[in-house]
Amino acid sequence: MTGRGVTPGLPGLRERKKQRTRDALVRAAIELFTTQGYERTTVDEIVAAVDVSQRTFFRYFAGKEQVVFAVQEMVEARFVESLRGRPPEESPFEALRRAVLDAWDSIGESIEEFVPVEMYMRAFRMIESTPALLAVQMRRTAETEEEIVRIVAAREGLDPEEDPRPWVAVAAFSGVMQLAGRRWGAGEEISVESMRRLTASLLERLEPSLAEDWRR
Amino acid sequence: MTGRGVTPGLPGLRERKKQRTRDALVRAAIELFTTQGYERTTVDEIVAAVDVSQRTFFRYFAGKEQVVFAVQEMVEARFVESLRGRPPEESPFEALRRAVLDAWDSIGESIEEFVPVEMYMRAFRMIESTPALLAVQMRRTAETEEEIVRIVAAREGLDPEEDPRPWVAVAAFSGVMQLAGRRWGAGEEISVESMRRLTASLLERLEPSLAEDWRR
DNA sequence: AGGCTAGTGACAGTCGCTGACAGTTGACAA
DNA sequence: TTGTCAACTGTCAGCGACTGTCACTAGCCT
Repeated sequence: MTGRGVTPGLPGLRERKKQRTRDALVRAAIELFTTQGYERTTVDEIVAAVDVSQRTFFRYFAGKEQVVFAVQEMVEARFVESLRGRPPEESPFEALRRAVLDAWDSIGESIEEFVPVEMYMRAFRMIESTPALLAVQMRRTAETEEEIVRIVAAREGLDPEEDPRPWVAVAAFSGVMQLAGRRWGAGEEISVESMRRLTASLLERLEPSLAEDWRR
Repeated sequence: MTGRGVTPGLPGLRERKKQRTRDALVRAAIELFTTQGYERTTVDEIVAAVDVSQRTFFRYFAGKEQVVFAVQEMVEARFVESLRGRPPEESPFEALRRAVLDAWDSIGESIEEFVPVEMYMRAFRMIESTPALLAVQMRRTAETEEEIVRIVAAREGLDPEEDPRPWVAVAAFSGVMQLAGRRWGAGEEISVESMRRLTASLLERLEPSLAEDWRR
C-alpha cells in the first residue's frame, strides 16, 4: 500500500498542479489588470505574483491577452449549451433569443465557483475599454458564430454550406449582441440582471427596426 | 523671380514629400506582406525597401498593422459619403442597402488612382486570414458603425442617445456586411463585381431570415 | 526501484515599438 | 538673399512581448 489509491476517474497530481498554476495565473492577472490597467501590467509582474517563470506563463497562454478570456470562455460555452437545449419547434431567431436570456439567468453561480462575479464584470468592462483586448474579443466572437451557425442549421435540417439563411440570421443576431455588450459596458449598472434586461430589450426591437417605417 | 511661385491652393514641397514617403511605405508594405506574408515581414524590411529609418515608419503609422488599412479607409469613406446622399424617403435599412451597392459600383476607379485594384483585393484577403489584422479590422468597423448610426438617426430625425432603433438596425446590417466580407474572402472570385453580388444577395435575405419559418 | 516524459526554469535572442537628442531642410519674414 | 523657426528625420539606447533551446525536476508507470 503506497497511499496512492486515488479515486480512479479523477485527474492525477500532475494534472491538478497544472490546473492550480493556471487558475493562479488567471486570478493574479485579472487582479493586476483591473487595479493598475492592462497595458501598465507586465507579464513579469504577473509571473512574479504567482512565482513561476515567464516561460511558463507563455506555455499556458498564447499571449498576454489570452489570460483575460479564460472566464469568458465559460460564459460562451454556457450559451451554446443552452441553445442546444432549445425545443425544435421554436423559430431560429426565437431559439437564439431565449438561449441568451436563459444563459444570463443561470450564469451567476457557475462563474462564482471560479472567480467572484464582480471580478468577471470588471474584466468585461476592461475588455470593452482596451483596444487590444476588444480586438481579440471580436475575433473570438466570430469564431463562436460559426459554431452557432452549425447548431441553427442542424435544428432546421439545413446544410450551412448550401443555405445562407443560418449565416444571415446569426450575423444579425450577433451584431445586436455585440451592441448590447457595448451599451452595458458604457452604462452605470454592473449587474448581471441589468445585462439581461438590456439584451432582452434590444433583441425585441430587431425585427421592427428593419421593417417598420420609423416615422409612422 | 525665384521660381517659387507655386499654385497657391496646392500643398507645398514639404507636404508633397511627406505624401510620397507615406505612399511608398504603403505600397512597399503591401507588396511585401502579400508576397511573403504579414508576420514574416519585419518593419525593418519595409523601411529598407523605401530607404527611410524605422523611426520614420512609426511616425507615419501607429503600428505595423495600420499601414494595411490606409486603403480600406478610402473605401469606408466612400460608403459613408454614399449613405449621406440617399434620398430621405427611403427606409433606413433600404438606404443602407443601396448605399453599399452604390459604393461598390463606383469604388473601382477611386482605388486605382492609388494602388492597383488587385493589390487592394489581395490586401483584403490577407486581412481576413491574419488574426492580428482581422482584429484591427473589426475594431475599425465598430468605430465606423457609430458614425453610420448618427447618420441614420439624423435622417429619421431621432436622437441616437434616446432611441435604440438606429443602433439595432445598424448592428444587424453591419453583422451581415462582415459576413459578406468573410464569404468573399473564402471564395474563388477576386472581383469587385462578385463582392457586390454577394452583398446584395445576403442583404436581401436579412428580413426573411429573422421572421420566416424556414421549414415552410 | 528505476526508467520515461511532461512540465518547468534559466538564458539568450528576435521583433515591435518608444523616448531623447541632434542634424537637416522646407517655410517664411526681414 | 539671408537668417530664423518649426517640422521631419536619423541615430541610439532601451523596454516589453514572445520564442527556441537545453538541462533538470518530479509525477507516472511497470
